[in-house]
Amino acid sequence: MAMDGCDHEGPDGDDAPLGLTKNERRVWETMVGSGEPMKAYEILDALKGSGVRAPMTVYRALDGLEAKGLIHKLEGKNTYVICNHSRPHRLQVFLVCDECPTVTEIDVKGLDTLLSPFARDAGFKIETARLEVRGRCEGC
Amino acid sequence: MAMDGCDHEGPDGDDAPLGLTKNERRVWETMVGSGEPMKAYEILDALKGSGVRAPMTVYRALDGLEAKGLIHKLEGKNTYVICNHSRPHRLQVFLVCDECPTVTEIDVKGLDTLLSPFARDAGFKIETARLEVRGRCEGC
DNA sequence: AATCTTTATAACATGATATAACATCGATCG
DNA sequence: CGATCGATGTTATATCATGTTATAAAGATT
Repeated sequence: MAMDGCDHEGPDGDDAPLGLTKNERRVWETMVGSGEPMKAYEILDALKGSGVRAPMTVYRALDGLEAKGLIHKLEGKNTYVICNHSRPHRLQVFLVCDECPTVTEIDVKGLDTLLSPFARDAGFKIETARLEVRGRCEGC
Repeated sequence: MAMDGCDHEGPDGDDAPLGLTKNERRVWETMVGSGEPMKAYEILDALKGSGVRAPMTVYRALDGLEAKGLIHKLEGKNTYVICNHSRPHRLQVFLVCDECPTVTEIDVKGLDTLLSPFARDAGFKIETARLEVRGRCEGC
């Protein structure tokens, strides 16, 4: 319950969220416009025309967006994706296609419940979790 | 260091990154495809078509895979074998401490079963999956 | 022993990803 | 005012994976 904020109301509209800094908004809009997971340096390239010149600018914005729960990082591919859920959640599940750039975030009900006892047995206190599933998506 | 049992304790103290690099993945898939122990230069030959040209590339990937507990070297024959690939696909679960470098791999029974229907509903065919749980380990 | 083949590393260069360190700017508040 | 704070800009560098060339080390063969 605490870990499960996956409402799945679909893409919550494309209007930029409030409370973003200038650079966060630029990065967020770039990512939304792309529609696919993006690498930090791809975002940087896309923003070169808007006067963004340094990696730092992008990474800081990505940090901010992630802290606000608006994006997630996919460690497996070093890419960043828009989070299409309506409020921050600590448990994320991604279906990552090996054949194409498609990444789908899904809600796996019961994952928290399944996981908790194993973590407890190991004396581990869960803060967040991210499950990256790799394989082939529907279209591939 | 354990000789030949599949201990599967996560990398301890040595902070090997989780997940596979591109070359590790290529080597891993070659070995899975073969189904038999392979020699380094056999793997190299098999990957010549994918643009792998140098022994170093293979040996580095083998080192990485071994550090992650995914393969073992058979010293007697200078061959490398997949470790613990009994399941059709592999689900790894890591408990990653945010306070210290400790990473523990655990076995979450039922994860596969829980996950499969969700993937099937999305038309997704699972190959591998990796769950990174972040939080505080027992000692922290 | 000398040589050849197979197995494995050393050493260096490049590219991709990410951060450190410090300077600047603008707003807000006492 | 000036002090402080968050955001931004700027430069330099760290880190990780890979590519590339050459060579070391170990066994087998002659």
